[in-house]
Amino acid sequence: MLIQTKITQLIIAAIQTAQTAGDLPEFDIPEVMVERPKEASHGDYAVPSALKMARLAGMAPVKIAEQIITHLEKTDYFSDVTVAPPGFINLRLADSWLHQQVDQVLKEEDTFGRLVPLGKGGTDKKAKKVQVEFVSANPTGPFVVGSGRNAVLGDTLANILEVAGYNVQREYYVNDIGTQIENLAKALYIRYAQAMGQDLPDPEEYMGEYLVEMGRVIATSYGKKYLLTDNSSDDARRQAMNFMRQQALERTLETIKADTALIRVNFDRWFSEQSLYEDKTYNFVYNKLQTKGMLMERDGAIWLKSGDEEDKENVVVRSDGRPTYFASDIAYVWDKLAKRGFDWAIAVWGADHHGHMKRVKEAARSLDLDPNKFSILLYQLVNITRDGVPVRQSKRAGDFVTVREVVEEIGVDVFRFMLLTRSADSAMELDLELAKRESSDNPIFYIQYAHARIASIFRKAVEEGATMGGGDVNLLEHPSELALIRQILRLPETVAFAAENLAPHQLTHYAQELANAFHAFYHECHVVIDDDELTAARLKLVRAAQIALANTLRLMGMSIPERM
RNA sequence: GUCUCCGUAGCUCAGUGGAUUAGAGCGUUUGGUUGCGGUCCAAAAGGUCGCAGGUUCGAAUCCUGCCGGGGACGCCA
Repeated sequence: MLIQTKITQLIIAAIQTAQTAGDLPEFDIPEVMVERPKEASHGDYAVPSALKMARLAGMAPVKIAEQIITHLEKTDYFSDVTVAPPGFINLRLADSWLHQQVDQVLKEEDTFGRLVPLGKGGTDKKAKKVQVEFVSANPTGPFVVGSGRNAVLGDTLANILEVAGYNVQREYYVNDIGTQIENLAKALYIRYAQAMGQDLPDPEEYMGEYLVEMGRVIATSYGKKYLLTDNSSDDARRQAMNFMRQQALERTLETIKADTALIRVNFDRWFSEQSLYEDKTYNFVYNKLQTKGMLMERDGAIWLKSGDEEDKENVVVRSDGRPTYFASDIAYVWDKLAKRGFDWAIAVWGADHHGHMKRVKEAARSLDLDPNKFSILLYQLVNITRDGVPVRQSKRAGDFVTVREVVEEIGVDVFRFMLLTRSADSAMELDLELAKRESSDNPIFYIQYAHARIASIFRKAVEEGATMGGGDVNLLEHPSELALIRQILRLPETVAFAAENLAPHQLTHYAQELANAFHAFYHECHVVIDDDELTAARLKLVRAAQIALANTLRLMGMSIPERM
C-alpha cells in the first residue's frame, strides 16, 4: 500500500475516534491531503487537514491537529508525529521501518514499483482494461519527429499504466481511407508514370523523395501493367488507383512499423479505419444517432447536432455521400468502449487536434457512452530547428525530419529521454545540432551511469568474496544511506501519480533524483570494506537502488547498462 | 474574434488537490574525490514565478482582466 494511502486512513480514523470521544465536534471530514514538505526538517509527509477543518470544527487549527495526533493509532511507520504552526501534522518515517523496506525491495525485484501485485500467470485477469491509442499518424509518409513525441509519451504512459495495475492494450489507428490516402495514391501514380518515362508534372502533395523511390520500385516490378493512357477504361483507372493506394499503404506502414520498433515502441494492434465500415460498426452507430434524432441534413450533407449550445454542428457525411473522418472517429469510440468493452480508452493527440476533442466527447455522450471513459493526452507540438533555424514539418509538402535520421545521430535513449522529459502540455523545441552536440551530457547518462556503477560494485564484491547474504539492514544508519532508501521508496508513488495524471514525464525527474541520491551515497560511504557485516548491509542497499533504477529505466523504455 | 496551451535563475525546464524559507540540470565561480569507474561529490552566485487586480489564515499554483508566444477554429486527418 502507498504510504500516502496509509496516512490518509490513519488520519481519518483518528478524526473519527476523536469525534466519538467528544474531543472534536461532529462534521463531515473533508478530503485528506498528504503532502511532501519541501523542507526536510518538517518530516517526510505533512497533512494540512487541521487547517482545512478549522472553520467546520470552530476550533484553532493547532488544537485540532493535537487532537488528531492524540487519537492516532500507533504504527511502526513513523518515529515522529508532531504539530507545527499554523496547524500542520508532520510525520517522519522511522529508520527501523525504512530499513525493513530494503529487504522488501530485494524481495519484489522486478515488480518493485508495481501498485497491484500480479497473479500467478503474470497477468491480472480482474484488472481493468485500458487501451492506449497513440501515434496513429496518417500512413502517408515516413515516421517523423513530431509523431516521435507522441510515440514516446504513449508508450511510456502504457508502461506506467501496466505497472499501476491495468491490463493495457496498445493500438495504432490506421487512417487507411479518406481524402489524404486518395491524394497519396494519385501522387504515387504520378511517380510511377514518371519512372516509366511519362512526362507528368510533379504531384502537388506528398512531394517527398520516398514516393519517387516507391514509384521506381513499382515500375521495375510491374512494368507498364498499371500505366494509363487516354484510352484507358474507367475500370482500368480504378484498378490502377486501387493498386497505388494499396501499395502506398503497405509500404508506408512497413516503414512506420520498422521505425516505431526502432525506438522500442510496439503495438498490440494496428486498427484499420476502413474496417469500421466493412464490419458495419459505422452503420450501426449512424442508425443509433439517427434514431436519437441527432442527425440533420443541410446543403446536401449530414450534420451531427451538438448538445452544447456553444458548439456548432459538424459534418458526418459529405454532400457527395462519403463519411468524414469525424464519422469514423464516432464509430471508433463506440468500437472501443461499447464493442470491445474497454474500461478506459486513452488517446494521445497532438495539440493541432485540440478542437476535435470536444466534438468526439459530445458524440460519445450522444451515443450514451460515458465520456469520462475516454481521455485524451494532448501534447503540444515539437518545433524542429537546426542551429536555431526552423525546419518545416510537412509530409504533404514533402519536407520533414524522420525519427530514423535523428536516432541515428543521437541514439534511442537520448531521443526518448529528450522527448519524455518535458511535460506534454508545454511546447518544445528540438534543435538537431544542439541535440547532437549535447547528447553526451544528457541526464540520461547520469542515470545509466548510476546503474552501471552499482554493477561495478558487485563485480568488485565478487572479486573480494563479499556477498550480501545475511546482511543486517539495520546497520544502514548513515544519513546518505537513509536518504537513498527514502528516494528508492518514492517509485511507487511516482508511478501512481504519473498514471493518475497521465504525466509520464514525472519518471525522468524521479530517475534523476534517484541517481543523485545514489551518487551522493557512493561518495560518502564505501560499500566493499573490511567490515563484512556492514559490507553485506550496504550491498543490499545498492542492490535495492539498482532495482529501482532498472525498473524506472525499463518503464521509460531505455537501456539498462551493466557497463558504459 | 472565439477556444486552448505556455510565460518560473543566463539557458532548457520541474514544481501534485493552495501550505512553513521557490527547485533541478546545463553554464559560471570555488573546493573535494582520482584505490567500489572522475560520465562523480559538495558549496556559492543567480528569480519582484509575464503584468494588474480578486478570493483566502496562506497563491507560482484558484478566479478575472491585460500583455507576449505556440496551436486550433475545413464537407483535411
